[in-house]
Amino acid sequence: MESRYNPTAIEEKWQKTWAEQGLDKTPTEKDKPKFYALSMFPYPSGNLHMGHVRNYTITDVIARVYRMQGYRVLHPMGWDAFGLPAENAAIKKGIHPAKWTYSNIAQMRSELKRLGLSYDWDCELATCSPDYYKWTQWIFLQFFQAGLAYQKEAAVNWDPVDQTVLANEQVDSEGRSWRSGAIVEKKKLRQWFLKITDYAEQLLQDLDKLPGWPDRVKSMQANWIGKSVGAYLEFPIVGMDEKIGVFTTRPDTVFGVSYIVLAPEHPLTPKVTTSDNKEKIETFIKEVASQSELERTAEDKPKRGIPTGGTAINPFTGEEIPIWIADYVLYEYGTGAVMGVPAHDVRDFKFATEQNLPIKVVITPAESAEEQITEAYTEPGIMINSGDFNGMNSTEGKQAVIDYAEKQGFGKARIQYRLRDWLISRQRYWGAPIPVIHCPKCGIVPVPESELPVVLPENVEFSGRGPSPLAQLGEWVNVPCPSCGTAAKRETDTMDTFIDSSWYYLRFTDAKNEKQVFDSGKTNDWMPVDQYVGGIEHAILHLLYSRFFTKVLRDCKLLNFDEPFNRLLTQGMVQGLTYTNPKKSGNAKYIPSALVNPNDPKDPETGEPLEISYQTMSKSKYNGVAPEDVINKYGADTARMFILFKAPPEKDLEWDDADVEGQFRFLNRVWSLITEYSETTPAKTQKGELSKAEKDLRRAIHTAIDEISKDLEGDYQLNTAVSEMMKLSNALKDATCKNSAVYTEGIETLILLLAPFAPHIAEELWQMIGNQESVHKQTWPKLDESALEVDEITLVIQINGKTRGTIQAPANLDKQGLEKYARESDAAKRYLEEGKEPKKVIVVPGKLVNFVI
RNA sequence: GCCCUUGUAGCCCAAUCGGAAAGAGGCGCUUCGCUUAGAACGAAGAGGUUGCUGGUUCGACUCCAGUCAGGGGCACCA
Repeated sequence: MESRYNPTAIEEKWQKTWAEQGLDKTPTEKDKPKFYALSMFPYPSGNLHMGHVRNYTITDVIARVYRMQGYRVLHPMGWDAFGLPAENAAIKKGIHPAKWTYSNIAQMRSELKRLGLSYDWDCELATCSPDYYKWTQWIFLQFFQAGLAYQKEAAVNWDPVDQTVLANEQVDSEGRSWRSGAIVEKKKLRQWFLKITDYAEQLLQDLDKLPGWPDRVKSMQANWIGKSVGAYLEFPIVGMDEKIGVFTTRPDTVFGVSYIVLAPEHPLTPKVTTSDNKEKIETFIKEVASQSELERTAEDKPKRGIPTGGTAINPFTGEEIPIWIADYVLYEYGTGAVMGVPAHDVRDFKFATEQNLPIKVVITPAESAEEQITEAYTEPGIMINSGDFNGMNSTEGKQAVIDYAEKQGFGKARIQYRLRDWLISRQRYWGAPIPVIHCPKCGIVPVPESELPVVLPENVEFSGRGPSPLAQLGEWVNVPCPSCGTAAKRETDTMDTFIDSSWYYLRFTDAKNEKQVFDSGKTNDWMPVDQYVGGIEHAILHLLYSRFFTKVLRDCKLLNFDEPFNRLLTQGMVQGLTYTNPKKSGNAKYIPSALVNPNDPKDPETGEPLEISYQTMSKSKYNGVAPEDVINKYGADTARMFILFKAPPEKDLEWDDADVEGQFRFLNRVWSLITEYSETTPAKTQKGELSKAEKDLRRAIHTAIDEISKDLEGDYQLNTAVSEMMKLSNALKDATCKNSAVYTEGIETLILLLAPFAPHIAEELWQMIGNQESVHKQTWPKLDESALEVDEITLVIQINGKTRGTIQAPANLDKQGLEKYARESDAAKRYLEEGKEPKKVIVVPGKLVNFVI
């Protein structure tokens, strides 16, 4: 008998045994309800970090609990294996991206296995493998055939560091690349796009079908989609046949338009410009073009604009109004032109005041009707100076104006989204080639399905300069057109890696299928993912793209559901103790903890005092803790328990060695509790009535079952679940009936409850108390409601809501009985004057009786 | 500016439908036991204006309004 808890030995032993037994294989029989538990798959960067450990441990607990609760569980793992770091490694170190990637995968796979995660490794996939990207390309062709993939020339985000273009979602609000952190540049290039905007409304509406998603994520997506409801109105240009179309959310203010503003890049700009303004306008356009997006949209910047000399007509009033151009009007949004209503729009007011343009009030608050205003009035009100619409409530006026415009043929209702189409082409090597051929005669020709995959050539030079390595490979690029045989060229751009990850969760349901992208029967059976777990950083990116893919593939009749992820848990970051020297700047301010005395933190170089904080673990901050080190010292079970216990899953978690130690101590206490038990011979069956001690212990056992089961429903309060186990463990230790069958029930229950959280020690202890079959094949402990019952309750006696005493009362009394009982208490008698009835009596069964006097 | 989210003991975190005089669990701290001593282990204990103000209620950590502070998203988006 092993007397001391030795995690390394038992973890290795059980991992080996479980693998041999195929314990974690996905069940094939359909007689149980399904449960699909999924973690966001990692990029194989080299080593596992604590963020991964947290993510995968949470999902693993959920998967294991559902197995014990009688579900057939799919719990797969794979690799988001295309991407720039592999290519950068090739440039720097001369290692081929494939070699670098697969060796990282091998390393990380072995680290995952040491954590005791219950994956079915038979479903493993890597997006960089031709077996997988064949189908990525196939899906691209479905999009292409549905008219959802197209090429266009556009001003796109160019990352000067990674030497490739980026999608809008991949640039943050400061204008930086999500990956390289470089400020992106605008470049005009011909690129591939996916028409995500066709699905904008569905992507927005269907957020309501996701009650199991955090509000935060849903609101971020809704913000990103950015729906606004309004009108499209056309203003004829004086002396020309053309019209200027504008989008407005305030058609009710159209009588207050005193000018029109075009974006400088607007194609009508040169046309409306009069000859005497030509030079000034051209200079202005150049100035604006030289500014970065960031400069141009900076807040508190004066609005710059100049008149073109052109004039338009307000079709509602017949008035002639000047046409201007200004830098605050963005060509990419709406129609690239706005109507200026200074009286009722903050920006227009500022612009008109600065440029001395007329301000005409057309909406007024119900009470006062001032025509002189000092700031824009943007609230609803009563329409004035608006012809036939005068006196109308402006909210109703919106529709009335739209109806009128539609009847007259110069406008209509319109919904505008902020969301833009998804730019998916990348000028890099390590991605799935876009499977099309450019033929001088036929144009863009898709690669026939039978020729998929378009395989990445292997003998490639990585210089890091110039065009994509693929574009330099003549023998690969030059091919005959599949349609007419003319000499043609392959597309040399590869796909955004977010395409790879937009459908991997579907492939897991049929990962080895060589004939199809997946068997819809299998996929529709397992999908949607019941619980998805991953980082908040994908709130928009991956999660929005995946929702889009699901809807498109549903419309291709491959899927029969609308949303891919039923419930979403976004786990918090893992933060490490960080020492910073406030006198230093940049990365130099971070001081490695190995060089710091924790009791007196000083800069080892300068002796300056250091600041202590918790920040997300990263190499550059020297605040990381390697999972390997923790496992070597305490074992995977302790690492798992600590991570689950220290904070609720969605909150940030501060890594603290002392708390890790605390979890190790807890597992040690459980260990000694159960080794002691295993050396005794307690009663197997209960004889006769339970004693008070037995009843109390049994209540503790079933309270733990009840609480932990509730903690695992829906919102996964794994931290409190762990604390309930500690309570049960404490109750068992203090129990005075250790040779009773109830004690045996308690020991068994504790091991079963612990099994999903700390799978190795639970298995070891389960076998130690004489079981043969794996603890992970047992069913989840069943709650016996009757065990929670008590004979007597403590009843609180309140007077006017204040506690004035407590009494013991039989548990089975109804409201009237409780009140009667309470009236006879000393506390009540003291306060209730004889013969005087209280105004009101409130009885909360099981809790209190409150007399209001 | 708009939206989401969080404020409870020195620290991390609990607290069911609104129900005791706020406490499950862990860390840390204090005292005691064990020990040559320490660690480990065991036992006991201290610690609070639930960010603030007001409201609803018999009763508010919990609901409402406002406000302050932290975290996050969107933003000259017409």
